[in-house]
Order: sequence, then structure tokens, then C-alpha cells
Amino acid sequence: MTDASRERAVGRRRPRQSDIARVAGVSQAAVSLILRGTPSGMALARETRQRVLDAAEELGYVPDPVATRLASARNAMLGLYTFSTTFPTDVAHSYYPVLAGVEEEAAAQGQDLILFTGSARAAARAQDPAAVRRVRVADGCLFFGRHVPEEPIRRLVEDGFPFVYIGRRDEPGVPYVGADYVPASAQVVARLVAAGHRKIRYLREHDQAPASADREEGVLKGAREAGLDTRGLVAPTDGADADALLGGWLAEGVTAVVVEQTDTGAALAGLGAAVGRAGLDCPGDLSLAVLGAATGTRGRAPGGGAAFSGFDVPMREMGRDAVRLLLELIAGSPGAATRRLLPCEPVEGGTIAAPRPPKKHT
Amino acid sequence: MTDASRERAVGRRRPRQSDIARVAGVSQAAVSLILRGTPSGMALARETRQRVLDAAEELGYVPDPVATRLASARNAMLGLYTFSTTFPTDVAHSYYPVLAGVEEEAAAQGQDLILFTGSARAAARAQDPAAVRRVRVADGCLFFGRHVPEEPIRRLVEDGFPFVYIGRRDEPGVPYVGADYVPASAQVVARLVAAGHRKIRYLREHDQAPASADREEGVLKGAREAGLDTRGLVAPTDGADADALLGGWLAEGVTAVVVEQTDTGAALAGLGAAVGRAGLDCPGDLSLAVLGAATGTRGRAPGGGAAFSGFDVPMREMGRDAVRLLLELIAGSPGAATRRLLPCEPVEGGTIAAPRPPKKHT
DNA sequence: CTGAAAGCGCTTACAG
DNA sequence: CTGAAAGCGCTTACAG
Repeated sequence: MTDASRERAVGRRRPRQSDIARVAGVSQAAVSLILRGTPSGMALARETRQRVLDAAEELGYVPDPVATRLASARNAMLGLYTFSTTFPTDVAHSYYPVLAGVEEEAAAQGQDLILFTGSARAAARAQDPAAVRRVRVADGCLFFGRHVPEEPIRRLVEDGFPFVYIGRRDEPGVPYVGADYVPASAQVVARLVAAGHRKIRYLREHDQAPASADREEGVLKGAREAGLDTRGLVAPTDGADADALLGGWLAEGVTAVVVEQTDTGAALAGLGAAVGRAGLDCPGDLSLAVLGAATGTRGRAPGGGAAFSGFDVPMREMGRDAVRLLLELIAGSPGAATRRLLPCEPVEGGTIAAPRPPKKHT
Repeated sequence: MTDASRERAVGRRRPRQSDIARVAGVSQAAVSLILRGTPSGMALARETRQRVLDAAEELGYVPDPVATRLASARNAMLGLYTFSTTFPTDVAHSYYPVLAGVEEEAAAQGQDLILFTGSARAAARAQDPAAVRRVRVADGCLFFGRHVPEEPIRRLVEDGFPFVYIGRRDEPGVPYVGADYVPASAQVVARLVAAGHRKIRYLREHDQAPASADREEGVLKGAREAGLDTRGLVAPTDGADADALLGGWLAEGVTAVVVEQTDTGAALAGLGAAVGRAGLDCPGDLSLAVLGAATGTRGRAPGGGAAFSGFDVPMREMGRDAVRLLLELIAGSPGAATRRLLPCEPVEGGTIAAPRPPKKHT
């Protein structure tokens, strides 16, 4: 068989190890050993190795990740499963920087990413274990999203499949990388108090997620530490009732509002609009603070060009660190804790000022 | 061996078809047939099938996706190779909707996406053929990006690897899904002419990409068809010299400017700023048209709140169609043409008006 | 130092 | 109608 006819015989089909073996005149197993650079592979005759390497190059060989994985080795592929579309229609979607961080670190670590298209449909009937189960084609998987099917995840835990949540989770034993909202939120309240505010309100969305629970906990903690009255402090909203809420608060003498910023941005958008309609100046008439905008995607205060005061969520870093943790889990050697909370950077911003009328400082 | 001890022997390990086979007293292959509900599976004795189904249920069997994919010779994984980071830092990056379309269609077709991260960067700084070759782990691959290494791609063509470009390409034989810029651009000129403009300029970026070439071709075509003088019509810019260009044009009596919108948005941004600095009203003093903003991410005209007149690039649809075409290629049965141009939807917008002073219409 | 064999968990022809 | 066999493309012991 000539080289030419041999190549033709291989045809359109992807080259595999046995093709290389035939060309190089060695066994298929030897090809595997040599290509992977294992000790036993390196021990083979230098000239043999070169022949194999050349043949692989010439044929354009690339290992089949599925076969590799089945034969129980590593893929160098990390899964990314978002419980919603990965590329949301809303371009400014708040969790985007997380994905950028994931991609960045994966690239740095030489890992490719498999996007498990959580077919909007699958999310709806998300209890379908098969949908989640296919993440096994990767060495490990990152999960991301507020609404998470519990049952399929539990199975993954049982099977010992390595995965990491992006965002804190309540379920015991589940590794995650989240943001440390409690102290960050408490500190925002402390700043308001330091500026002279005593009548504060916290506007949060109607949403049950660990991130929301943590922010509220932090706000309450901050209020208590400052000796503030926490009755009526927390006000859930969907954004539509902002005018009424704002009106009531002004009448009560509220001078500062803390707002939760989440995916939808509904609470902040609603309040911002209400402030505008009421013709209020921020921070002149009312101080505002926002809990958790993504770094670099912060909004602007109503009317002014000032950035919101509050803190940033280290989304990019969360993505990066989640990749690192996942890789540690895959290697079987989690270096540090497997449940991590990253600090949120305070943002000075320009929406906090002393309350009007200015209180005389003692 | 009792049933109990057998079950214990199976232990923590996930149940597989051979376990079911043992319990139900049939062959492993029969289990596969029955579980998959194939014709041959359905043909088996009703009672036998029930026994297998029961055993599967009892053991909590779920098929291993890795093995399934290996055996069925399809990975159900499509590559997505972007010649830059997939998740760009700039959230408003213009090609984002394409990715959304890709994800959407992939999900609908039950395909997962492999993001080639590390390799992308390596390819960029090395023209490293090995980097691009890695895409062969997928069943096929989508390529996307302006700056594309040619050599590795040629290699893929030779090997018969299925792939599709998103965006028109000049290389013969390369399948693509692009936008039909020529007629869309010509039509924009026609609209300007219909509004009474005779002195028009086309501002394009310094960039050699098929998309840019097509737009220019369309503008020239439109101008010729309207009997306009095409000398001096086209002006390349990097955005920095906008003031000078604008000044010159006004002196010449130019009443309308067509601008190319690309990734960077430099041309449009530069001109918009210049118009603002000159204190001009748009479209009162100058009509503007933009060639190719992504649907839903259009900018706003300087000063006013009006959307730019021009056309939309059907980015989302390009992404979707590229997935469809790729799947056809993988199946070996391209239904329609393998080089497709999708129509661009005209955008009425609010930046085209009759030139001032109004010309008397004959 | 080298090669042949078994196995990962499935699917799919192909004999009885 | 049913079952045993081969094969998907790899890895990893294990003989020579």
C-alpha cells in the first residue's frame, strides 16, 4: 500500500490512533502512550516516538474527547451549565462578567469550555435528570443561575462528579464560589449612618435566592449595630409601586434608601424613575446606595452622572475562582475551602451625602 | 449468588445495562433495544420488556451519556471558535447577538457547544495550526471573527471537516452565513436620494473585511443608480479626523452622511461627536444613516433620542442559520446553498430628513 | 523496551 | 422473535 492510497483509505473520516499506528508501524496502544507523553511512552525508542509524532501531525490527529473520557481519563474540558440562556437577549445582562471570568481563567489553564445549552425548555422541565447528567462528558462542571433543579444535582453529588456553583448555596456539601454580601451590605448601612442618616429604608426584590437573603441579613445587621430601628426597614418591591413607597417614606422623614440590585434591576429602575418623577435631587434630597452592581456595569444615578454608591460584586473574580476550585476538585486536592465567599469592593460613588436639613454634628 | 449480595456487589457504582440484563435475565443488547424503544426493541415479548423496564426502574438506571455518544458516533457537540475572546470585556460588544442565536438554535437542536478558549488566544499570537485543529474534537465548527488565520482553515477544508463561517468569506468553497450588505447599503443611498439629497458622503473604517467591502460596494452601486457623482464619496476614517472631514463636507454642500457601523463603532462615534461639537441638528442640518447595527442594540442619534436610520444586521438569525447549515453539513446533506446571505431589515429611524434649505421638487 | 488484550458503557448490524 | 458479537476510540494494566 502506497502512502497515497493509504491516505485515501483513511478518507474523510477523522484520523484515529490506529491510523497513526498503521502509518508509523507500531501498535495503537503505543501511539496512545507516546502521544500522551506518559513515562512508559517517553521510555520508547526516540526514533519510534518521532515517527509516531510525525504521523500524528501529518494526519492532523486530535483525540476524541468522548472516547478519552469514557476510557476514564481527562478531557481538559470544563462544563458550564447555566440555568437560563448563557447569552441572554438583554445585552447588559448583569451576570455577563462572570462568564468573561470563567472564559479567561479556563483559557489560562488550558481548558476548553463546553456550554451545556440548558435549552430554555430543559430549564422548565428541569427535573429531567438526563439533561443535567450529560455534563459528565466534561471533567467537571460549573453551575450558574438562580433557579436550580435540586434533584439532578443531588445525583451528581452522589456520583462524586466534580462541580462548583457560582453563587452561594444552602445545600450542605455543595462547593461554591459566591460573594460575601453580609459584611458588604452592613458596611453600606454603616456609611449611611456615618453620613448622618438615621431613617433608612431597604428596597429589595421579591426573590428567594441566597444572594438576596444575604443582602437583607447584612442590612439588618448594619442597622442593628448602629442602633437603628429595624421596623419597616425592609420593603420588597417589584418596582411598580415605587412612587407610593417613596411618597410614604418622605412623609416619614426617610433620608436614605438602600436598593438591591439584581438580574432584572427592577427595584433600582423603579425607584430611580420615582425619584425622577418626584423631582428630587440625589443625593441632595435623598441619599441612595446600591447593593451589588457588577464591576464595570454600574448604572448612573437618576439625573446626575454620578455612579451609585454601594459596593461591587466581584463577578469576574468569582468566575475565575470557580474555575480554579473546580480544577482542584477534579484533581482531587481542594487546596482551600470548597465553599468560598469573595469580598465585595466598596464603591465610593456620588449618591451619598449628609441628610437635608443638615444636622449639626455634636 | 443471592439477589441481595448481587446488589451489594454492584455497590455504589452506577447501574449499567449489564446489571439490568442480569436482573431481568436477558442480554445486555436486548436491554439497550428495549430501553431505547427502537422498533426491534418494541418487537420483543411484552412480558420480557416489562421485566427489563422494571429492573431499570428498580436499579435507578440512567444511561451514560459518554458511552452513548461514543457508540452512536456523534458527539452532539458543535464547536464555536471565535478569533477573540468569546465573552468580550465590553458588554455591549456588537457581535453578541450572534452568539445568542447560536446558542438558541443549538439548544433547539439538542447540541452542546464547545468554546475553544485557550486555543483562540494561542492561534492569535502564533498562527498555530494545532490550535485550530483542536476544533476537530467537535462534530463540526462555527468560525467567527474578522481576523482569521487562513492556513489552518485551508487544512480543515482539505480534511473535509464540516464548518461554517459566520460572515461572508472570499475563499472559494468555504461555507458561510453572512448578511447581504450590498443591496441593503444601496437601498439606504436610494432612500437618501428619495429624500432629496444629492451630495452624500460615505464614512467607513480602515478595515479590510468582506463586510466592509460589501457595504462600500452597495453604497457605490446605490450612488451610481441614482446618477450621483461618486468622486470623493468614500472617506475612510479612524474616527479621529471627524471634525476636519465634517467641516470640509459642509463647505462642499454635503447634506447627508452614511456611516459604517462595525465592531469598534469608531467611525460613528467620531462623527457623532463632531456633529455635536459643531452644534448641528440631526436630521435638521444633516441627515445621517448607519449601515449595519445589530438588531436591538442600535445607538441613538447625537442630541436627539431618535434611532439611526439605516438597516439592521440580522445577527441572531445568522447565528441560528449557521447552526442549521453546520448540522446539514455534518449530516452530509446540505439542503440549500452552503453560502448564504441573509437580508438586512431596513430601519426607518429618525435621522433622515429633506436637506435644508428644502429643494423644490420638480 | 515493546506489543497484544481487556475494558470503559453503550449501539447496531447480524446470525439463529 | 431473540441473543451473541463486533465496534465506537480511547487508556491502562499486563504479558513477553
